[in-house]
Amino acid sequence: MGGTTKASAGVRLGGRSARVREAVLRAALELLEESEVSDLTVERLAGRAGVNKTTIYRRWRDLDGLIGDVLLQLGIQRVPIPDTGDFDRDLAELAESLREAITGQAGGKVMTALAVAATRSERAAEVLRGFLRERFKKAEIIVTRAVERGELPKNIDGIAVIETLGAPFYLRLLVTADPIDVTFSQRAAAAAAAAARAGVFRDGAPLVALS
Amino acid sequence: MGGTTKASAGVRLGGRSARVREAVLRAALELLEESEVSDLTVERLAGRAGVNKTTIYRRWRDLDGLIGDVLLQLGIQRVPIPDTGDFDRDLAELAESLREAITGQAGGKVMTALAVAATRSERAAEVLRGFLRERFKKAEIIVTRAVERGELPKNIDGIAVIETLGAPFYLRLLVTADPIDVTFSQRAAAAAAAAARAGVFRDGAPLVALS
Amino acid sequence: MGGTTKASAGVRLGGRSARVREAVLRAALELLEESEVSDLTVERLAGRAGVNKTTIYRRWRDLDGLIGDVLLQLGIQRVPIPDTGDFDRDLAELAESLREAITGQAGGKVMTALAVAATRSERAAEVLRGFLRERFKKAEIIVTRAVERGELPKNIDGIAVIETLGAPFYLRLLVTADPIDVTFSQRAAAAAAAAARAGVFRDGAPLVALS
Amino acid sequence: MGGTTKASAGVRLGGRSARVREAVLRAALELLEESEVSDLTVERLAGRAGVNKTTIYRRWRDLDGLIGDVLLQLGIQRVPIPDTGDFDRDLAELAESLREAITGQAGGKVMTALAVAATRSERAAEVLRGFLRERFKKAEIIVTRAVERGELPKNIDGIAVIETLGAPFYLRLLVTADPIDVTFSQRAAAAAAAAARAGVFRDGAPLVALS
DNA sequence: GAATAAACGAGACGGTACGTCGCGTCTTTAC
DNA sequence: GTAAAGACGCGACGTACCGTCTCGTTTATTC
Repeated sequence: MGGTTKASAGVRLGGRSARVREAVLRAALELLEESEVSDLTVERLAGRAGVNKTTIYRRWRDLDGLIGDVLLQLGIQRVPIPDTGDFDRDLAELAESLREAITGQAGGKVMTALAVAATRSERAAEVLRGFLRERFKKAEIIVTRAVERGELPKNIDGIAVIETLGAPFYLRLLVTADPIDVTFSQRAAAAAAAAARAGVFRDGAPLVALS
Repeated sequence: MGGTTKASAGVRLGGRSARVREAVLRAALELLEESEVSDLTVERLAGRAGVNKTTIYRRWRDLDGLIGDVLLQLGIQRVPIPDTGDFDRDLAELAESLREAITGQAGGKVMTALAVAATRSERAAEVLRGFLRERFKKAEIIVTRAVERGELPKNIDGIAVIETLGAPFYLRLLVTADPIDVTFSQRAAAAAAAAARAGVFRDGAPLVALS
Repeated sequence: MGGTTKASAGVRLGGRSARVREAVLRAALELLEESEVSDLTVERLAGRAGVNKTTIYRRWRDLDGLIGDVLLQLGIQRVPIPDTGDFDRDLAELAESLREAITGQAGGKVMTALAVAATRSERAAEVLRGFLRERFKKAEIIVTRAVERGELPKNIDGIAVIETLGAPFYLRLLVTADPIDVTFSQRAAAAAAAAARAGVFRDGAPLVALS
Repeated sequence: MGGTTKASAGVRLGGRSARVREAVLRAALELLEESEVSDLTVERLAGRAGVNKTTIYRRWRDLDGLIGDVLLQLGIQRVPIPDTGDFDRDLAELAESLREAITGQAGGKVMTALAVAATRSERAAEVLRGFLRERFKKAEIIVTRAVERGELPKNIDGIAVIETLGAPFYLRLLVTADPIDVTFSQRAAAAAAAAARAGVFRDGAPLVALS
């Protein structure tokens, strides 16, 4: 492995820890881009990051925690909540950026990796759920604003709208593997919008009476 | 091993092999019901089924294949495609039976296990996708009939309707872990219905123009 | 590494387990002969034996157990208890074979390795002690016979005689690292003999009164 | 390495350094007294001494060196070479103080720890051997005096006498784990004395002729 | 009903990865 | 500027699970 002996000049730029952290996260992204989700092992990761296995365990108790971090880091850079003044358009743009996030090589893989990890580790599950919850919460404002503009009925469950919009993406990502293209993305947005307009997500919406 | 159950007198249809196969599949279901998805290991499974590890590998090549079989077996018993004469009601009942399938202890776990397996094994992925595809295809007739009855516009993508209905279930199962209760299930059905009625799934439905 | 694919012809000589066991024990001896005691690691050992690390752990719970086995195997081949009819000569020959056992490359190293292991593992300690106890016990007969011949006083603690003879070897092996040559070995034998003759090891031998 | 041996009253040599040194050595003794030899790790030691790990490495390069120092410090306080005017009694008292040193909780453990360390580190081995050599050398005078008094034949190898006396202690400490009590200790002394009197350790003592 | 082929039981093995421990070095921070 | 704090590289540990292999034993089918 030969240590970090690079230090091309006398650079020595402070914060080894930060450097290591960064290197590992970047390596994780690279590995996910290049290979299968199941190929993301701690050992390979360490090798790729030029870091020792133990270091990874010291910093992130386990792989699950690390993947969570990768996701969070990815998430930070991509939270454009549209505000175009038009509900349909807002949803359409939201769907589009979700599509891009999931479609961009790493994006979907990270999500998948975390979903798999959540299967084994409660911590990973918590990170995953927290991430989604926050994302949905943030997007909820799109609905709120539409309500304020009178585009939607009041007492509407904004989170449910966003969930309806997002769900098809995750189905294709995690189960179906069908392509997630713009047409698909826009249809998901349109469906959520139509349902919202139809009042499906109102708090006391009447349901079909089952037997 | 399990009782001899060798069935009525002269039948003789495949003796031991069938018995073993059944024992293993049942054991898999039991294990999934009782414990975490990640606890379903070949060794535990063999122990539970009272069968040797090698036997499992002989029959199913690998664990992924086995899980696929478990799913298929589960699926066989539960494909009630409603035909009530009413589109909304059909979707509502479909959603309800999907809810039951996913909510019943084993159901969701099998799905999850297979989704995880699909991550590692192309074979598992193929089984998973094939299963969903078939299920969706079968349910498509609900839409077809609604179109014939004039409840829905023509040229509608039936599969997409079903996909929209089902997606939220998988989101909650695989990612969010939010409860999948009747209210949720009915809302998913209503949303799909509303979107279908609004013409979102027509073949040439106009999309919002993105920048 | 590549497995035991040797099987030069269709030989297929039964007993893989036995073969593996033998390969590992031999490899352990080789490693001890060639390198330092502290270089005997499970990983290196596995590599040398052409066996997988896991296999070693499966067979011998830990390295300590294995070293014990190595010792026992060595011990089996070297238990010549002399019976020359002469006490001094018996001890002299015993000392000589002890010298050879300890001096032969592997011999001393195995002993040392086990002594070190005994520090960490009660099991190793037990093996080590049991080995010595048995060895001493076996040699005790030399004293018994000498007593019967009238060469030594009665009521003598035979084990103590052997212990006195052996002790200097272990001191040099484990602590002092001084050479263990024939002169040394013979002096140890002579000392034990002299002390025995002087009645030091009689059951009720008078001791010097301290303070 | 070499102890600071500050000694005479007002010297005041080194303030904090000396304190740290002392704290670490004391902590090492405490740890050895309380727990197993293999539990003496640098980290635990640092924690116990209230000192940083790095500090230990700065002062002692490695753990082996430190253990050596602990031994030396222990040794300093316990070197009473008896001079009673009687050979047997001198040996008896020597044996007794050796017994006490080895039996006192820390004593044997330190010795054992160093013996283990000597296995890995040539430095530790050197310290260990040096320690023993010096101790034996110091005790040699007992023999010298006995020769001068005419109690023993001339040309006798004093060191060998002491070695013979000490060896059984180390055998029991490092290998056998049999109890080291006063009876045992006195027998060791008596054996060495008897052998010495018998002329076993004379320079040209005749040996039994081996085939 | 005996012979033969297929499936199974038992269990060791190679292999990959895991997560941990301890040593000794090196950086960063704080005094 | 020096020492404490602590992250890191490194090597090894012992474990879990995967899927393979061999050999001997049942079981089912075939003659």
